[in-house]
Amino acid sequence: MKREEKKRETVNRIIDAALRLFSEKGYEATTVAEITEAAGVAKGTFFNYFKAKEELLVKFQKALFFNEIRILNDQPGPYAPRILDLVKELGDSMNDDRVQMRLALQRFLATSAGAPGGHGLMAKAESMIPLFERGQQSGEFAPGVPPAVMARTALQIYLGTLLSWSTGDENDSLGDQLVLAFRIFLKGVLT
Amino acid sequence: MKREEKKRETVNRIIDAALRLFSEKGYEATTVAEITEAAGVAKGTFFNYFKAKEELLVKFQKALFFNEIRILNDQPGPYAPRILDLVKELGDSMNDDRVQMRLALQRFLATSAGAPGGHGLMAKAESMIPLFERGQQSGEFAPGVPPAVMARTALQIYLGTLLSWSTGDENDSLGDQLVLAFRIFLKGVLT
Amino acid sequence: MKREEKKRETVNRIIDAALRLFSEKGYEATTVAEITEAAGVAKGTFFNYFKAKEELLVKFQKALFFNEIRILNDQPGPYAPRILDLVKELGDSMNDDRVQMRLALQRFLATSAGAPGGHGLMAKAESMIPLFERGQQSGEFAPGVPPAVMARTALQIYLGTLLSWSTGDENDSLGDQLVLAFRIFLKGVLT
Amino acid sequence: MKREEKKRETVNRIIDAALRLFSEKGYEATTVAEITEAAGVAKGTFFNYFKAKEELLVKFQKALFFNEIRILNDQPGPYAPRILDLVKELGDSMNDDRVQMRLALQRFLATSAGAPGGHGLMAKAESMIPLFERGQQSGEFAPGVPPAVMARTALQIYLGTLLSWSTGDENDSLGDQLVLAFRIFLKGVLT
DNA sequence: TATGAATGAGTTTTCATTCAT
DNA sequence: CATGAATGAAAACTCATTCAT
Repeated sequence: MKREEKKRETVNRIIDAALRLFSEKGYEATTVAEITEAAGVAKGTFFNYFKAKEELLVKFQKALFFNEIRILNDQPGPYAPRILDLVKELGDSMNDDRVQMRLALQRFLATSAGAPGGHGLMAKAESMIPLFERGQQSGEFAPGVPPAVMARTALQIYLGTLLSWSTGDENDSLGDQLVLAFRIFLKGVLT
Repeated sequence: MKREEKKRETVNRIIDAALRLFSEKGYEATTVAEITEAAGVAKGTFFNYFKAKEELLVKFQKALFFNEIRILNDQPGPYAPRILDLVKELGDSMNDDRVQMRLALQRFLATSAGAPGGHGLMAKAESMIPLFERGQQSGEFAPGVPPAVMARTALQIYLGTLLSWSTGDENDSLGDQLVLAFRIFLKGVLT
Repeated sequence: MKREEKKRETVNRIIDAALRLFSEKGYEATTVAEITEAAGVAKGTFFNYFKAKEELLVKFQKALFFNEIRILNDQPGPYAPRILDLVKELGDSMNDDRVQMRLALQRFLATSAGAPGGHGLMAKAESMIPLFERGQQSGEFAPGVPPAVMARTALQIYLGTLLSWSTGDENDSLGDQLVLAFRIFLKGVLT
Repeated sequence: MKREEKKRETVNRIIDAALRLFSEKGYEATTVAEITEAAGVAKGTFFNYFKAKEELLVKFQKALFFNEIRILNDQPGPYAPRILDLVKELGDSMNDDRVQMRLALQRFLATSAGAPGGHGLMAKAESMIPLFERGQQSGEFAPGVPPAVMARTALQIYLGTLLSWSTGDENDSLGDQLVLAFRIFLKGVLT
């Protein structure tokens, strides 16, 4: 028992230190020595738990941004309250991982280029278009704005809020910030 | 004459290659050898123009995000069309620097932490609060939303659009995207 | 225990190799690769113990030449036997550091120029003048030679012996050589 | 005429700059760029006059130390005045080349080791032994000191004076310094 | 299992040298 | 000839990773 706890404790200390340093200085600029020093263990200990430095990254590569947007598509409107619920839920689920979010955004920016044939963002936006189309047809959303623009703008607001929140250091809640931003957005697109 | 031109050409080739590689793989992950190979010059040539690899970064550290937001504060309303004009202008001015924008966002994320006493983003948002306050007092903006929330949301939309645009590869215009997003935002906050 | 010993052993091997190579080829002409190869360790090991090649130099910058000449000044004559004792002692104390001496002389020559306001040598000579003055007043030293000349000549003999000894490879003793040379010197200045 | 003069002038400027820098920082630590900059010419100009940086060194490798000691051996005594004359002459002949002397000593120290089978110094000393032997037999030099010790001490005084003088910056004459030092030496070995 | 000394491939940086202008 | 931009071999230095203790 004691043994197991100690091990987990050590792993956690390493992960925490790595996460913080990665998000502060970037993955490449952070050395294993820095991580282990910050974690208070020897350099070799790192490799007892991770085969390579890169393995740590995988641990942090959750599908952090867009967990369950698709659920919105499966049901009929009205969508506005459901969107608010969703972003609130998404935000709350990520609320403890500010540094992890910053790291994820860094990695996203550092790898999004060179990916030929369109990257994840536009695909995400496109997947939301049907929702706004149906909302428009049902009279919930204003007819003047193309659904594709609505979808893309929603995505931009979402990302901008993540970015802003992840680089802040106040005790604000990501869920709340998302709700406030999306209330304005929804007022802008509702009829 | 010819000599000078060749020189400038060489520097430009190095800068272009570096900028592209930095934004694609990140600064640290890009080696000088890769840069010079991409630029079609010898490794040593790099150091004829830059004392160190890091010196290149400085070249790319323009105040890329927020050039002239403050101009909005100096004049009386209505603000909505002026905001649209401003973001259009900002977007158009940065329209040729997609990779530079991506790099700037990377650096911003990689250095925004650890900066004690609040970083630039929140300060930026706060500097816009008076504008929305006055717009609210003059009846242009809806009374239900706190000016601070409006300001922060505007910033989030702005950043989110930069992020989305900088990672895309279509021939879309940043200015146009900003205008579309801010039209929705303004509809959401106007009375 | 064993660990510590090995470590010290490694450092010593590096230092010895470096010292020898530096004194044979000069500091600049010696590469870290040569040092580590001569020491039988990997290149990286060098930098585990020294932040930079230059740091090694500091290790060798003992005040090798003139440790305690001033002790002669504090007591009354006769000085001749005390001078012999001193140079013998000085020579014996440096007897194991032939290469280090050669290196020190190299560095001295390579840095003694450009030092504005007179360098260490003349100051050293001047510090010995009072000794010869007092020796002259007490009748121990011949009156015909200015004390400043005696002091400077003593210094020259001292340096010349160091130089000659440091570049030789016989099993001769520095202390003995100094004594032999200074006996002649003293015979030349005694009344 | 003008052309020839200009060329010689350029070469001289390069040589002077190189000599000064070499003696101040050592040969290896001095770059061609530094030399040409100090000489006020372009880097390429250097290689119009010297095939390689190393070629400059050859220019400075005069047999600076011991030009004509052997002349002393060919004639009968008394030697004392002739020794004084010789060192005076030697000193005067080198009096304009303080930096060159410093450089020569540097090179001597940096190359004297590793030379198997005895280096030049001891050979030089040995070549003077017969002189002191004959001087002893003729009653000129004291019988108590072995001729080999006399020879070596003379050499040490000679070298020490060169070293001291070459690192000084006063307007003293090398010839005079040698004479003063050797007067004391001779008093120490004369009967 | 924890440690940290040793390793060496890979990176940055220097600089003598070449050569087109 | 003078120039200085370009070159690339060689040097200094970094750091993930291994492994004996």
